[in-house]
Amino acid sequence: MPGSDSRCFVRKRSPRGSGEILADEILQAATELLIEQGSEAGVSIRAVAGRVGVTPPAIYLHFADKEALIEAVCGRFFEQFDAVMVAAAEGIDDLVERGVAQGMAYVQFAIDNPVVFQTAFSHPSDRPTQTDQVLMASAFQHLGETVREAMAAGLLPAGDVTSTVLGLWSAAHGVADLMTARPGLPWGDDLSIAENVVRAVISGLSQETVKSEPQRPPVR
Amino acid sequence: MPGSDSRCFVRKRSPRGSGEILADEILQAATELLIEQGSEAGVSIRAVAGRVGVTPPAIYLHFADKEALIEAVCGRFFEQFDAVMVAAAEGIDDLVERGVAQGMAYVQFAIDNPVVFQTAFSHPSDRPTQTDQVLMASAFQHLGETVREAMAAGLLPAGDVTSTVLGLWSAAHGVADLMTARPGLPWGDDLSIAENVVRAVISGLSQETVKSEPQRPPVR
DNA sequence: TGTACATCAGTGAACGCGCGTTCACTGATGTAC
DNA sequence: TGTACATCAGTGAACGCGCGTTCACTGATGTAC
Repeated sequence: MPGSDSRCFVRKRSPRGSGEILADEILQAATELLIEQGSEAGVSIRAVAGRVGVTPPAIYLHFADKEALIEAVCGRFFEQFDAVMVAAAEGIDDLVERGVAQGMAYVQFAIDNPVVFQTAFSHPSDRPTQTDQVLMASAFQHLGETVREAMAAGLLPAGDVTSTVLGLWSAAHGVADLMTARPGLPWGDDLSIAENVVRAVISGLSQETVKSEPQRPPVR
Repeated sequence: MPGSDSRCFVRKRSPRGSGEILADEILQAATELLIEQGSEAGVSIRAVAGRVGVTPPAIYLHFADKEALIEAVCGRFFEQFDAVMVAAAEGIDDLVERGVAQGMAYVQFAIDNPVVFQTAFSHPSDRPTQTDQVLMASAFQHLGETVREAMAAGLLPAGDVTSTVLGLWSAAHGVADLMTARPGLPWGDDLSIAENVVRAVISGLSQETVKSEPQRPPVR
């Protein structure tokens, strides 16, 4: 009796070496479910399996446990996030405009994927947290290049690159997070507030010297 | 046999009119549990009751359901948050410094209460969301006064107060959220990055005119 | 001052549920001879 | 070309658990007479 089966459809068995196809489908199903349910709490192994058309134990052939599955969803999100940031910077020579473009891409991507954005950043990642820091570092690095170039060109005062990157990132992140967590606030129809903030922090930082950081070690 | 009782201790029965005392204790226990467990998922009615020294059904004498309890925890957090922001502004005449102080108080309070901060902002608040918007509006209003005064004094260009407040708020929120969600990033030992961002956005906004917002309705 | 009674804060036991995960298994696929 | 067999992706049934919530109840407290 097919009515007692929670699967949306019955999946044909995969041929031998094609385990990754199902892994991808599981990841996709989990992501969709996360978006539909609005939070991690609504994503169960059973529901994911049902959506893929497979029984729950089959999930464990591809992911160690539920935690690993959710982490993989977040990992894939961060990969896409990084790709979008890289693409946003491409072909923009003006360093200020490049920075603005990267910041706005950050905000736009968050708005396009609010639930996954919130989940990915909320997820504390109890395990040795490679996903976390490694993928952070990649987004980090692309902003870092822009900052380094801007310092070299004298557009930003020479100083600690890391601190400056964190500052720019924080500003873009703040708009992205608040807009996605509290969409009911009066943000207006466009991203003009976001752009104001991003431009303001870039222009403000360009006039500040970075304080209380080792700007340059004393010559020995 | 007291060993089979999950309560930490046995509470004496309250006298007639003193329902609010227990309500307060429940709220406090739920908050502590939230902090210890690290997320809303670790807060169960049973655990809260056990910590207060009461049986689970007693919780329902004071809160309609679990959702209402969590919402009350968040509500109390926002109240405290607001009070801290107000206190931070007190006695500072210089408007820029007052804005900086408010922004830094925001960041500091988040760092002091990372779990509740994250929970309160993540919580979508399915219900008609009074807690949400009303308490937002109060924090909003206090930053708003500073902005209005700054515009009147010519420190900020005249423009839409709401947009400017959202911009400042976003900047402080970004540092607060990223620092609490990703404490492993190289933030350094102090709040200098946070202060740089807050100062940068204030100084940056003071040189921007707010775009694409009705700056002032045409005189009729 | 003493007694009967209404109130209502809190109890004890139970409900049904959906969850993550396990384990012995099945049966189509691909391979070796 | 045909047959026996090893592989392994996926199944079916079940596990134990903790959860939110309910309901009839108890018994100390305060009040009316």
